[in-house]
Amino acid sequence: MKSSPMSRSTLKKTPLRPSSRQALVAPAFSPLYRQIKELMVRALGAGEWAPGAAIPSESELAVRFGVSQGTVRKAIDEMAAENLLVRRQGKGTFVASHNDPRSFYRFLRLTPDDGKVRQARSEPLGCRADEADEAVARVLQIQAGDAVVVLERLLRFSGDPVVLDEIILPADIFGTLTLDMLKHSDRSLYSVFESQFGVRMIRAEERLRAVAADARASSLLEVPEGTPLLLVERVTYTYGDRPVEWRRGRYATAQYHYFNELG
Amino acid sequence: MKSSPMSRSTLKKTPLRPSSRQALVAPAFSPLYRQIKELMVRALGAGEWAPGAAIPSESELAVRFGVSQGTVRKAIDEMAAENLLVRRQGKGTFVASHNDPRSFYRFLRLTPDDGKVRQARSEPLGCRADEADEAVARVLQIQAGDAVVVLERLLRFSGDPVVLDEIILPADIFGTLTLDMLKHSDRSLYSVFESQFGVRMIRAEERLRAVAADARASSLLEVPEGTPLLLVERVTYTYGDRPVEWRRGRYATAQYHYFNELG
DNA sequence: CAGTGGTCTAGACCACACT
DNA sequence: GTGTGGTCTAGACCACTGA
Repeated sequence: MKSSPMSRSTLKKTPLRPSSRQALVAPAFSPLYRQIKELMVRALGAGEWAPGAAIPSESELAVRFGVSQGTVRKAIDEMAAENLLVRRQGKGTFVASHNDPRSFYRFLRLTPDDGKVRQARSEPLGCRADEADEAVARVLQIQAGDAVVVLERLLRFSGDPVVLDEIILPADIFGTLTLDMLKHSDRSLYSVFESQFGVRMIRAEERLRAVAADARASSLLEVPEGTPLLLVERVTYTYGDRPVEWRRGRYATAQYHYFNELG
Repeated sequence: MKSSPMSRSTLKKTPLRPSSRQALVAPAFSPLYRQIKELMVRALGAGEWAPGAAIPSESELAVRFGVSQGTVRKAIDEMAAENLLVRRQGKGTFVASHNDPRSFYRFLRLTPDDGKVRQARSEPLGCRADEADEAVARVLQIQAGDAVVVLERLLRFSGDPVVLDEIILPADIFGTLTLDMLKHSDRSLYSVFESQFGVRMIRAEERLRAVAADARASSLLEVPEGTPLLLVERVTYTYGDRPVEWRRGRYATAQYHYFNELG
């Protein structure tokens, strides 16, 4: 069959086309590959394909969605660009996972000034139940007063304390989190979250400022009180842009810096 | 002509294929579209297409390079993703430019806490000739002792001083820069650099730390001495990954923050 | 209207990984 | 060898812009 107008209407899904023109101010025309992408993201969110596992091959998906392989490919291209999937030539396409050593500290932008790689070690300090205040509720899109879990931890690079994190998590997902689950794990937090709670962190937003070290930060990071610290507030999102973590980190930047590339 | 082995050898450029297999440890196989991209980047660097101007249409380029339109498209796709080009449906593909109001402060990540947009105004303070010390020379890939231009400027948001920048530029490009060229310009620095010196800033790397305000920063940013400030060191690159600017900015982050998205 | 980029398809072949 | 993703082509049609 040559490409013809018919091929469009023989699609199993008959995806919405902008034929009903000028619907609204924002008609939100969506090309086929983007609709396929949405279906696949939904499948990911629903857990149809587990983190680390291979998804079906491009040709299988093409059959399943009733489109050509090229269209599936474009959908996967975008998802790979967003770090939702990882392509491996000759092997297949895999669901990205924080269990993959290559992305253990994917969101950590702190780098030693001398560039030498160092072993990162997470030292959990405390884990308590609390209620969300106004600010937390707004960020996590829950109600003020809702139960949350507050986790404190220290991140060390080859022994030196460098990052003090306060991590706030909604209890409806992370309510059963305990210090013990983190104490003897040499994996990253997100790796544990993914395995134990089935929540995959997809993307994050960080807001940075400079602040003075308070008493607690000063003692834990082993710097004089008042030392300028980098305050990094992070909101982390899972599938469907749902915020599932609010993190406030204090970075000691005497021998480390926050690295960022601007494109 | 159906796609056949012949179509490969009828290419005008007969681009290098990895047929001579296993050349070295890093054979650096380069697909056609990437070779096309390299040719186009070189054309951009050589000034064949000026910033803001339209490049030839995809089909013209396909003829010129002796490849299919789809291959040119893939090359342009990558360049658009790197902000080298801007596609505009129905109009053409254009060379990205800092003169475009949409990218006036493309590399400035500072955002007001309340989210309200503010008018940014650059106030040049000084401009002097100097010699590169060891550190500057290393970053700008020039020789220690080479001539540089040092520019100081204050960035205000609706009147409030927020960023104090010290900007170091190689004199072989920017030797003729004067305060007057900046004094009465309401455009961004990079916009001036592009128009006056023909240097387009492509990408940048930033390294952030927290430091205490020294006397000068304190007086210009109108904060007490010792106030924690965000120190942002930026190296900016033009075509061919050539570093052409080293900038050291001190950001007052009482009502503003540095925003970063992690993908 | 013609010209541009944007989408979609179908098919061929290449590179890579496993068995 | 078989199956996967990766590249390249050719052609059709859609959507947008501006004359």
